[in-house]
Amino acid sequence: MKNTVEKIASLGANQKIIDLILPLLIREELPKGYMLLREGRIERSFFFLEEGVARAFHQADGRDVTFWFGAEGEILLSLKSYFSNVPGYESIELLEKSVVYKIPDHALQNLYLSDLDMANWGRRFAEFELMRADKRYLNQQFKTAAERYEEFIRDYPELVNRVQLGHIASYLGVSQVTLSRIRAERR
Amino acid sequence: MKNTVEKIASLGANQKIIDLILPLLIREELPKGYMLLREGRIERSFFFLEEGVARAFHQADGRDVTFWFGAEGEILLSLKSYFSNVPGYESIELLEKSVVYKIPDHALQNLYLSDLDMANWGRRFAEFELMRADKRYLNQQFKTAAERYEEFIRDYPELVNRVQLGHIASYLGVSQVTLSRIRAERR
DNA sequence: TGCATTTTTTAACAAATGTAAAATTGATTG
DNA sequence: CAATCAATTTTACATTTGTTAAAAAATGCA
Repeated sequence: MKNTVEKIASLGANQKIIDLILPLLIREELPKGYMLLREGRIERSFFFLEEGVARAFHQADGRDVTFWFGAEGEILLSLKSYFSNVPGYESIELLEKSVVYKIPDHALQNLYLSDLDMANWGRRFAEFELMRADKRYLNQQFKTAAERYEEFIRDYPELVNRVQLGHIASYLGVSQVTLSRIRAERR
Repeated sequence: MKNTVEKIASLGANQKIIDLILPLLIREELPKGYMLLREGRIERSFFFLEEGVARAFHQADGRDVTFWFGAEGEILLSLKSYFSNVPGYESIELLEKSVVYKIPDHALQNLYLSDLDMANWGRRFAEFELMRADKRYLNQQFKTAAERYEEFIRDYPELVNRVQLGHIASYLGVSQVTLSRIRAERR
């Protein structure tokens, strides 16, 4: 469970925190295409993606827009569900055969409310994701689709060949046709 | 300081937390156009906007894109600076004569590291902003500019007439000309 | 290996949005 | 109140991107 432990540690955890979290984890091996979380439900679980690739997406009027990718070491959850106990807006799909470590229900929440270091760990997790969400938004506003594609390749080099084009296109906010045109330009 | 206290309380604070935060606050009255935070600097202050309106924006190649608005009761800070101690990417400008309450340096951080309730308060703040950032991003991807404008009017009814059009346009991710066209359609 | 299915690319056209510049409206002040 | 400045709207045109459909390439499986 190397990736999971590294992720926990990267959010500023000491050994004590790792020892608090590890006993909560339940290992699950899941197939490609598995829907880990579904939008519209209250999803109370929290996952570490130990191996595999996942995308978070949202559906409306027939369209399906990916707005988040995670590879090994990422944390997967339904933000609104987990933070506010209301139905979430995102589904999370595993794009490869994956191994996850699950923390069921709100076991973490209980730790947050009783342990200072855990509360600060949870704070840092939310802060990091917030910076990431903000950066993604600014990219969307400032950069052309071609530039965003270049940055995607830089930020997620492993994913370019593991994820199908339509998902990357919707993540970048363009149609698949446009992304194909961008790739053609590069050659 | 009604708006500030309400904001603190809305993030799940009890009276103890309010009593911890209030003594840190320094009141400042600032003129329209004042730059509260500047991108590229390490900005270690944290503000409550008691009265007035502010926008966060980022500049690059001559363009200036607003990506956040705050009215009375909002918290203003440079995310990356505050969370990670590196130069931030956002500037915050006051769009009206404003009153803010400032917490200098990292006084809050110290509380986070020593008080469980404060750490959870900080966690909830980041979590709420994260949900908000995520929603903003999904709006950008899913809705037409006209729909985003309708939603803006619903979410920030007070701001429509207090903020100039160019800022709203850039917040919505369209040119000012396009926003003018959208407004013409509505009549 | 070869067939079927899925994914990606290309083409043609339509629609939406940006840019630049002019016209209009509104606000401020001497 | 007129004059000036700032903000918003409108116009004309160019460019980008989306949509739909077909072709090509890649993948999976019998």
